[in-house]
Amino acid sequence: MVDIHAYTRWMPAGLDLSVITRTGVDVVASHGWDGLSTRSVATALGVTPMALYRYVADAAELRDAVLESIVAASAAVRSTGDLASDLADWARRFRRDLEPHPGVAAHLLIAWFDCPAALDRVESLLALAAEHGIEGFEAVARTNAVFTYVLMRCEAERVIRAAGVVRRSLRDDGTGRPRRHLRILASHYTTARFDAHFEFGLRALVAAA
Amino acid sequence: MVDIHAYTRWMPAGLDLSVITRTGVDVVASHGWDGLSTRSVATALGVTPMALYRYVADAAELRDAVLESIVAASAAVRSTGDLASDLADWARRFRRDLEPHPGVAAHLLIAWFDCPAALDRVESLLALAAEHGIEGFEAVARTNAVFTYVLMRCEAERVIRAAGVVRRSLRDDGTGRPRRHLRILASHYTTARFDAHFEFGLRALVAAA
DNA sequence: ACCTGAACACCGTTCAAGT
DNA sequence: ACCTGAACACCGTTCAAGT
Repeated sequence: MVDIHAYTRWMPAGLDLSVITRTGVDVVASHGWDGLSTRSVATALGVTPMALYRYVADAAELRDAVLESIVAASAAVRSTGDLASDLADWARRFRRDLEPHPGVAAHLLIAWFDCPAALDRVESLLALAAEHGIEGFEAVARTNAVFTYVLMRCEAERVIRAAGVVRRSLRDDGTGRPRRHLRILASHYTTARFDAHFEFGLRALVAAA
Repeated sequence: MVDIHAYTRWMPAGLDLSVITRTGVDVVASHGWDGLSTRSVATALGVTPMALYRYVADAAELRDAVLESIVAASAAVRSTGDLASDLADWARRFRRDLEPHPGVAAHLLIAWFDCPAALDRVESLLALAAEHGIEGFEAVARTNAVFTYVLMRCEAERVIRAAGVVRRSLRDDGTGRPRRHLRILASHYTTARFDAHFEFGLRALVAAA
């Protein structure tokens, strides 16, 4: 018996949360965090925007899932017994993993406390500090400094890359104010030698911690 | 001689950059940073969105002008000779001044290096550190810790206020992971006792600096 | 010189309908 | 059960037109 309806029966597109999330990650990789939307993901999947609403409650939930996926795939904290080098090692790998996903660092800066995978990394950094007798708010302040350093560098580097020009404002923004102390920072945000400057700041940071 | 044309002559709306910027600041105060747009400002002014384009190049320039205006009106750094108390004093006043403008702290977190008024405050903090013999990247790291602490607290407090609920994720987000080190932080982001927790973290931070 | 209006390409989302 | 389509309220912006 041939089921005649089998030929005419409507076929589902085969969506599910993991497919949607993976597509979202791809969209971020190619169009940046701000390019992530219900419509852009739907287009990439070849479906109507509304098709996604069966798997995610709204655009915010879609973004959360994509963010979680990207951060979960990023570097985990490793412990070798040397605090400074462990922190620096993680920071380098974390930066490298965020780089292919422009804009994610900036978003993480204001949303890390809502991202489980980010909390895992902060927790691991705190555990690392605890191994060396650093506890309480001092540990929070120190690990947070490393964590936000990576995020801010990533975002600053993205902005500079996108603008294609040296940041004018850190040097002289036309206000006439010299800001001589900021010159230290300026060289670290205004040139294309990203890796060297990242290293310089990182070392100063983990040496203090 | 009565100029007959005076009665029929078309009247300009009397726009200029400062009026637009002030209106933009009001819009942010009442609808938050994300509520700021060319259309929302134009509506508040009773003009067409396109009327603004004679005074600002695009939406980004409008946002920059509004941000600059808000930060320029915020607390300036004061020096009394006591580094820890000067840092804490500025942090408290800065937080108080950002609070009426929801979302500005979060945006500042990723855009402070493009905001002259923010750079002025960072420069002043660096100068403060220099007065006490703290120079170079160590000064940058320490003052940045205080600066970003205020911004992150403001944003976290805004999110909690907006959600109207205790942040679930810092405690237990359903992943089953205990994250015992993060419990320290949790109490600082999950209750409504904003002022007390802000003080606790701030003191730990400036004591280290 | 200064502002309007229509139009276009986006965005999220609701609701009714289709298979 | 799963997806589409039309519709609505937003967003930025271009371009031509009005006074």
